[in-house]
Amino acid sequence: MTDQAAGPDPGRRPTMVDVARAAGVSLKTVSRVANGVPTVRADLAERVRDAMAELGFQRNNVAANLRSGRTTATIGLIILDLANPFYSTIAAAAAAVAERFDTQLITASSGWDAVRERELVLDLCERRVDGLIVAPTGDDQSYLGAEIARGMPAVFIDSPPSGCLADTVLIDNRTGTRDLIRRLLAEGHREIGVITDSLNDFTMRERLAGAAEALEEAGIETGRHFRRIYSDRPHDAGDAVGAMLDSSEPPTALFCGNNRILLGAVEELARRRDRTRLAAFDDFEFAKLLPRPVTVVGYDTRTLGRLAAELVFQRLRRPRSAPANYVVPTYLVDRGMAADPA
Amino acid sequence: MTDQAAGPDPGRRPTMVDVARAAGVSLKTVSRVANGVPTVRADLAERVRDAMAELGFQRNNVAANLRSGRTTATIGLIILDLANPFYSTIAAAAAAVAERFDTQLITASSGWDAVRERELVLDLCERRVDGLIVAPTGDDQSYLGAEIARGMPAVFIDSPPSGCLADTVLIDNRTGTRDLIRRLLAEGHREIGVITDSLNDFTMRERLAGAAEALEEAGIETGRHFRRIYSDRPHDAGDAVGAMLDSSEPPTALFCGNNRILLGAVEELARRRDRTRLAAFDDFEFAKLLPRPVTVVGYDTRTLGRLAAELVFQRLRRPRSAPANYVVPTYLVDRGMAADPA
DNA sequence: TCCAGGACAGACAACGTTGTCCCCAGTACA
DNA sequence: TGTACTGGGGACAACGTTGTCTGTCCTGGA
Repeated sequence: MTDQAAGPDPGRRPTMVDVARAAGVSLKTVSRVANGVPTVRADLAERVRDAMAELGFQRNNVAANLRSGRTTATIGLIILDLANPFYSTIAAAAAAVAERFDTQLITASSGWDAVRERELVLDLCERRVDGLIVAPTGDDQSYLGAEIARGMPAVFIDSPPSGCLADTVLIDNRTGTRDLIRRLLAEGHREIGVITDSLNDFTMRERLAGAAEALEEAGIETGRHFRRIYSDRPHDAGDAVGAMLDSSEPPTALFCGNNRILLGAVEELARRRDRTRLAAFDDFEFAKLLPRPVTVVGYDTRTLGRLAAELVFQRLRRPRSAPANYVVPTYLVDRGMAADPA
Repeated sequence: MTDQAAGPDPGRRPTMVDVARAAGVSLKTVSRVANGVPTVRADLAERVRDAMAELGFQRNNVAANLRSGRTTATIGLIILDLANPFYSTIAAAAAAVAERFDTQLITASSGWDAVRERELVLDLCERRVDGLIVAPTGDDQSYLGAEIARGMPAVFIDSPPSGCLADTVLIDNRTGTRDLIRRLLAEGHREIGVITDSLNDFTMRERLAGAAEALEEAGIETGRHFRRIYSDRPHDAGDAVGAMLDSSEPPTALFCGNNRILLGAVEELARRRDRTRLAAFDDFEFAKLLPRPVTVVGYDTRTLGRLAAELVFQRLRRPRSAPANYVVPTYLVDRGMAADPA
């Protein structure tokens, strides 16, 4: 039982027409009050505001937007998996920027499915979002070319697009990995295992390339201890580690291409009580609690999300500027704890 | 330089009127084709589709929605912090349900700010989202009463609302904590430290209440080793742990109210090489890598998000059913590794 | 007293789409 | 041949708001 002041129809939302009728003014005056236009006589404005409160009026922004044109105050963010902290951090940072522009974020996960990625982009375009941030998974983003030509701000993150030109914000995967492998080499390691997952992924290809650069510099045969796994389950990474350690010439150091691989490696090494030197791409909050020392490549994920969102709003202001390509720097950081008292 | 087939105005998006003109049919026929109405002659439909492709037509769903009424195929999710894995997992699970209904999620973080929470809710209502999922932070959600009365599906997660009646999906904080403390008691611990953060938080109050229940059952003075910290920085939790351990009667077991507190406690204990028994609310992926054994209260965050979203769509179908109150069960799980070889 | 000009309210059209209705052609049947 | 029916296309209004323009009232100066 609602005790609302009875409007014309309890289920229906009141419109400006209802407010105008209740306040005894014209529709347009209600619109003026709702938009804070100053040239409304104080007593009328007062009556309108009272009527609004009485009826519980809320402007329909869908309609307002349709009439007044160009902005829905919404930007679309398409990522691979929102449950992954890497992407959720990006989303949070982008949302923080959007908040400054009174804009909301529609976030959708493509789940590594190129068809879905495309569907999501087109859906968001039909919703007339003001801009798009896309972490691409497919190797063809040409479907966005027409949108971009029409002025839709589009920013690609983590991987560059194929088949269209757009702003990008990438992580310096190659340099980060190269520096990390150099560190291992400087420590005297010569047999360095490298574990990646699918090389369909731009970022993983770049990391592998960075590792190869460092190894070649040192005159070490590339690919000697290279293992690729085909899932993102840490357990499979553990198996790969086990196979390497059981080989006739086991590596003395291991580079894990991402933090899920690291997770599997740590577990496997702990199981074996093996002290092989560990290093990995990706820093994460709990890394400092790992039971063994690990050197990781860190980078500021928030910066990535922030830059991407700022690029969207920048392009919204100046649509026809040349594409910008930002690279988020990486750094090395030592994590983990000594496993046993020194 | 675009090589698009020139429309009337390169910047403007083509509308159904443009398509109709290009295809030599009426606007309404274009609408019919766009909506897959079967009673369109095949050759006309073909011409319309060709014209659409030619012009790169994309329906404006904002306008379609305004005319045809009730659904924006969007639901709003208001959480405390998207960067927190707890909430991003919920968001991902809710989005997965939404996907089944061809609906997108607008996700916004209130950042523990009750004013912003309210602003966000009202903003989303003005955007005419089809439903809301809210993790409340303030202690007054009465502003949503009018919306709910008008038929807006609203589901509260993690904490119940105050001042209005709505569906809820909560975690069984109390039972989970009680069972965990019982476990510690069964192990023989009598001096059990309890560390929480702000008790303004419903969940933390419930966890504390669960701990108190278990202690009272065992005839142990409640609050003897209770410490409250006032930030979510793990470092402060570490300080609290240090203070307890340095007291004249240090606890032999510690319960951490959430995983951030646990993080601080683990660091502090590792620093001191202290073997105090650890337990905590919240499981998380890397918990298994903690350098010491920890028993945690786990629960399925995905279930929480899934149930919340399903409730929204359920209520969308049957608006006037009684509020549902779901409780996600908890379970105990042992995590972490032995710190040193046995 | 008259007129110019400013302040402000309201009528009307428009945004891009869909719902409703009507009309026309074609067909079947008496 | 006339009527009833049906399939299908189009004209028009409508969704709820804002942009544009017009009209009215009031004030002040000559």
